[in-house]
Amino acid sequence: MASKRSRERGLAVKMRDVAAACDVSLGTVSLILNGAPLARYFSPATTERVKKAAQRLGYRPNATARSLRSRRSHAVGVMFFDITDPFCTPVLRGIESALFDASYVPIVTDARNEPPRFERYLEMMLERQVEGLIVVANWLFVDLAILGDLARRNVPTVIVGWEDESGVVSSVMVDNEAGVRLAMEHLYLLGHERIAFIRGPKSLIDSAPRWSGIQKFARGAGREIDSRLVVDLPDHFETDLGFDNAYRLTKELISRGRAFTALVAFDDLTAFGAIRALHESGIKVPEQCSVVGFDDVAPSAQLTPPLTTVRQPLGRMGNMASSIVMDGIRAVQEKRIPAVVRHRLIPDLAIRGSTQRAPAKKRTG
Amino acid sequence: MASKRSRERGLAVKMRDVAAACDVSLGTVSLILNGAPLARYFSPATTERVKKAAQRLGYRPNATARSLRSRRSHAVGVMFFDITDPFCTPVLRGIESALFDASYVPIVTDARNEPPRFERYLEMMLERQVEGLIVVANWLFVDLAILGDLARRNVPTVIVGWEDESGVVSSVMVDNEAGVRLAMEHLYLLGHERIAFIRGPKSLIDSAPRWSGIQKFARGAGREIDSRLVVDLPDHFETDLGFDNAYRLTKELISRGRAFTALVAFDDLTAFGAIRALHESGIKVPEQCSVVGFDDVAPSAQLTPPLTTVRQPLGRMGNMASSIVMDGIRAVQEKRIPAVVRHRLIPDLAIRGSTQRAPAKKRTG
DNA sequence: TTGTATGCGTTATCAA
DNA sequence: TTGATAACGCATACAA
Repeated sequence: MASKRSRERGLAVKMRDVAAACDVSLGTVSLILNGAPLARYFSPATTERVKKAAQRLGYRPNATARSLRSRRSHAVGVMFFDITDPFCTPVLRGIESALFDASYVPIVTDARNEPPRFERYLEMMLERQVEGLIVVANWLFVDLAILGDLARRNVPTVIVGWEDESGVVSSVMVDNEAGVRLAMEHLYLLGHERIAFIRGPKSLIDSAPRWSGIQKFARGAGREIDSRLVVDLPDHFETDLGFDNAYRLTKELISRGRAFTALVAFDDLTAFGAIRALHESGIKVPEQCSVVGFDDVAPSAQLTPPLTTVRQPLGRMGNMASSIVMDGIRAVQEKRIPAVVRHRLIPDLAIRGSTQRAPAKKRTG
Repeated sequence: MASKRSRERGLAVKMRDVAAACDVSLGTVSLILNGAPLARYFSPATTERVKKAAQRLGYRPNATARSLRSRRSHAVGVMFFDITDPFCTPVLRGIESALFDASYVPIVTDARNEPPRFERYLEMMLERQVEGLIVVANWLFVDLAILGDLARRNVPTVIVGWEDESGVVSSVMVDNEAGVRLAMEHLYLLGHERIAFIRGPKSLIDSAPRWSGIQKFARGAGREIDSRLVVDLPDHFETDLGFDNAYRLTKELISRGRAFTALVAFDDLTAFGAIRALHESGIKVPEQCSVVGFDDVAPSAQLTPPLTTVRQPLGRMGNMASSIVMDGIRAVQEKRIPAVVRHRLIPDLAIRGSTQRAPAKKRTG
């Protein structure tokens, strides 16, 4: 059989082959196989014949040729600033989910917090004619203006985890203030008064809003924040270091001798490091010190004790990002201007074993 | 400026435009911008002029057109059976690393352990003319024959985490037997005699080899495995359930009242569940019971106590997979038959806080 | 109801 | 040294 022979030789069968096999023209095959509107004028006989032949010959459309001709790549770029962050996987799944439904494919890249890599990848994606772009940003290492540029050049772009103040590119992010409010409220209700804080590094996007949210809420509740119970994660660009630094800082916090019955960590990884330090210093979690994190990454629930943490709807965020991009693509297609939408999702609190009622007042440090 | 106008309209500048701007022909531009061998015959003046113009106009090659013409997509498909598995991220990074160096781009897909999704994605990748394919397989949910088919059709394919017995598709995997040997040796040296085991689910690829490795090593060391200390994870297709089931099974193990001083978990997630159960039952890890895992996923080091576990060189595995595929692509390009290579990497043991010397003999359960 | 012809943006083979 | 020109595989406007 001809089909088999050509397949074995690695020569893909194309429309021309199908056309030849059915003794119809190339255009006919194209219309029929694509279910084009005009295809309904063909006789059922031809339609059948063509479809059968395509099947029999193992015809598979060449997406490259199709893209060139139709000017649609059916691909969207997905750029992670740092895919090592456990935050990313659920987001990716959310993205993939929506893209799959639309028969789009993600081109996934990982900038590793390196600006040159970011730029190179951006370039590669544009060369590949991605129809849209999703950037999962956690670090502040790059100037967003570049993306604005992009969004204006008919490549609908959305940022996950970072809100563009200039308002030219769409974004999906968690409401950090609402998140920390939940955490603080929870601790206050449990009777915690002396609360320690590990703040995020300045170069991480969420650091500032989370801290200001904490301050705002404390002020509103008429509570004081003891600055001697506040430590800062240093700037760095490696996910793993969050753990080590949190560990070190917590030790330092403890050594200050200032009592605290609860600790609010910048994120889950930080919380893990803090728990290790507390444990080593003989301070039991949660009996002597409650700990709360932020993110609810996968391992948080699997820790012993499981971590109470602010849960980001990561999958939904990814999904939304895809939807926004797909809407944008549709807009571009119809020669409309893609809308800039900014979603801020409200997180909830996963209350688990790492927090409990504050112990009777006494020193903990 | 013409360039600016066309960019704002979203009309990409192409070689033709550059050629027109320099008053040279299309071919000239192509040769020069691609640094083709023949380009060295052009006068330095022309060369400069063309390059400058391309720069000035913001020319960006259209990868789609290039692919169609050159029959090279510069893309490789990366299919995960279940990207939720923390095992995947480091592998992906390893893959990405090697691809980036070769200016290749990964098309990432997640089959979610669903055969139809797997097949659909496979189809999409082939339509997109991926030059190679990397499958990161942990579950046994699909027939590998499909991939063999592929490998023979000039799409170099490599499987990470699964060895194809029929020997038609390349693979990279960890030496499971060597891994469990390290774990067992470690425990024996620490004086553990009564060891409990949580075996992996049958549908997970690594389950069988790990268990047979344990048996082999125990036999070789003249030790007995107490079948009353062995439990099996049920089959399921969700990563999270590993934790819950391990938790439940460990409780059951404890309730059997049969003493053990160490527990070998199928993998890290399983170990997390076991630790939770032990802890809740008042059995201290590692004082009363040592626990060892397998994989060394990111959170393992951040647990308290940190998990002793067999470390898979995940990044290197991903990297290797990419290299194999790239070699294969080169082979296809040169009309050679891509070699089938099978790598089995030796893991090492990350000895951390979850294991220690066996306590003096007494009941633990 | 079906066929023909042109072009998508490149690369590559000819001539000149 | 450079310029025409023909593919690559497909979609589509226009003919027939």
